[in-house]
Amino acid sequence: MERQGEHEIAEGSAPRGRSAKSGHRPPQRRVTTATVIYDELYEAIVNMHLAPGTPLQEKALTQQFGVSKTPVREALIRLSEDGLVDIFPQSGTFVSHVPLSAIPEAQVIRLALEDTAIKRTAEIATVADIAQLDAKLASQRMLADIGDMDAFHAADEAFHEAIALIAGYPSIWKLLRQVKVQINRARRLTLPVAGRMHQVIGEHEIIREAIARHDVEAAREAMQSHLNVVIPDLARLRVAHPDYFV
Amino acid sequence: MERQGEHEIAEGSAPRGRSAKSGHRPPQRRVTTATVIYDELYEAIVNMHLAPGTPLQEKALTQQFGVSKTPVREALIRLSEDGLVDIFPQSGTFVSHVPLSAIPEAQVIRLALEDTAIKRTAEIATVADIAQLDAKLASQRMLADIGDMDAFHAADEAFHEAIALIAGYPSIWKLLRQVKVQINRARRLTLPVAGRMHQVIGEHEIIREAIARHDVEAAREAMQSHLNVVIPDLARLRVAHPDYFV
DNA sequence: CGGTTTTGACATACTAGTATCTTAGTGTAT
DNA sequence: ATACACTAAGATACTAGTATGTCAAAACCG
Repeated sequence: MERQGEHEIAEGSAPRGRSAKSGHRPPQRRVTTATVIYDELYEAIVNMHLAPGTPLQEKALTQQFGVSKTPVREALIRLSEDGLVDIFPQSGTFVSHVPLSAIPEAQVIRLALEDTAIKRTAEIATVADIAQLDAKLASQRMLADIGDMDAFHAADEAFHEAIALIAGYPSIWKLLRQVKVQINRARRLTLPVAGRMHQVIGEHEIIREAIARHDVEAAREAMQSHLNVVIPDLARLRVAHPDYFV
Repeated sequence: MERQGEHEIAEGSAPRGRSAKSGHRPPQRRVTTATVIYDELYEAIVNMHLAPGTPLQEKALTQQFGVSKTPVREALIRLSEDGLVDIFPQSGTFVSHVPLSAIPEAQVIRLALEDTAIKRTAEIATVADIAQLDAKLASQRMLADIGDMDAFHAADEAFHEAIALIAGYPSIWKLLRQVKVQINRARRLTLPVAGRMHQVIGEHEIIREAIARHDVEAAREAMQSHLNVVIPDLARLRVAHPDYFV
C-alpha cells in the first residue's frame, strides 16, 4: 500500500522567483523546487525518519515528489555536501551512516564556536534580547510537556540560534548548524525521556540567567557544561543500532 | 579574438568514477565534469581573475567548457552556496561582491578555530610534523622570491592546513577554508609587496618555533597576532576598488 | 512631456531522454 | 574448488530542448 504521491508538490503553487527586484542589488532567496525537496529530505534524515543506509533513487524520488530529475538531483548533491547522503557515481545514493569518528571533532568545534558567541551575547544582550530567550524557553517547556520530540529539538536549536544572533554572529550559527548535524542525528536515537528534556531546559535557564546578569564567565561555564552533557552515550547507541554508524 | 575553447575539457579524458569498489563502504570521491568546472571557477574567483560583478551565463560557460548545461549549473549552485556567485532566479548569475560587513565576523570565527587547532598542535606535534611544516615554509620562501602571488597564497593556505591536520582536525580546516574565502578575496587586492610576503613568512616561522618547543601559549599568541596582521586595510581597498565590495 | 503599461528578448528552472559506468551474477578454465 | 572473465541490469551523469519568470526598453496615455 505505497502512497507514492504522499509528498507531491502542488503544481504551480510555489511562487518561485519572489520579486527580487527592489532597490539595487538584493541578495536573492531562491525558493525553487529543488530547495523544497532538499528541506524535506534534510528534516527526514536529521530526525531519523529515514534510516542510515536507506537507498534514495532519483527515479523513485521524482515519482514521489511528482517532479523531474534535475531538482531531485540538485537536492541530493546538496545533501551529500552536508554529509547526509553518500553518492556513489553511476552506482547508487544512500542515506549516510552517522560517522562516529567525526563526532569528537564536531564537539570540539561546537565548543569553540558557541563559546565565542555566548561570550559576546553575555556582554551585549539587552532586555529585549532576554525576553526573546524567555519566549523560546517557554515554547520549549510546552513542547517537552507535550512530548513532541521533533518540535522539542527544533526549539532547542532555536535557543542556541538566538544566542548566536544576539551576539551578531549569524555566520557562526550557520556553521554550527552544519557542524551539529551528525551530533543531532545521534541524539535522535536517544529515547524521549521526559526527565532528560527538562534537564536540558534547566541548563538553558542557567545560561539565560547568566546572560541576563551579564556574567560572562558564568555564562561560558554554563554553556560549556551544557554542551558536554548533551553529547549522548555513543558507545551505548552503537550497540543499540549497530548498522546506523560507521 | 575570443578563444572560446580556452578551458575546454578534453573529451573523455577525465576518469570520472574512480573505482569506488573496495571492501565494504568506501567514501566516494566524485570527479565529475561539474567538479572540474567548479574548481576552475572557484580558483578564478578567489584569485580575483574574475572581477566581482562579472556575469556568468550558463550558455556562455557551456560553450567555453564544451559541455552541457547541467554540469555548469551544478557548479554555479555550489559556488552560490560558497557565497562566490549570486544567482538571481530567471534573471542572471554574477560573480559576487566581497561583503565587507561579513569580514569582521569571519575574522572572529577564524581566530576561534585556528586557536583551537594550534592549541592541540603545539601539544602533540612530532618531529615528523615539524619537518612537514618546514617543507611548507621552504616552498613558501621560494615562491615569495619568485613573486608568484597565486602560488604564494596557496602555500600560505597549505601551512595553516598542515597545522589543522597535525591537530587531527580535518573538519576545522574545511570550515576555515569556507570562512576565509571572502577574506582571501580581499587580500588578493593588496599589491604584491615583497616585504609583506617575507613578513608573513617570518610570522609563520615564529609559530613553527613555538610548536616545536611545545610552548602552547606562545604558539597561540603568535597565531593570534599573525591573524590580526594579515587582515588587509579594508577601508583603503574599498577606496581603491569601490565596486568590488558591498 | 512625464508617468504608466505593455511587450519582447533573455536567463534560469525544469522536463525528458541518452550514454556511461558500476557491480553483481554467471559461466568457464585452471 | 577457486579465480578470472564476461555479460547484463541498473543507477547516475550528461545532453538537449521547453517553460517560466525577470527586467528593461518601447509604446501609449493623460
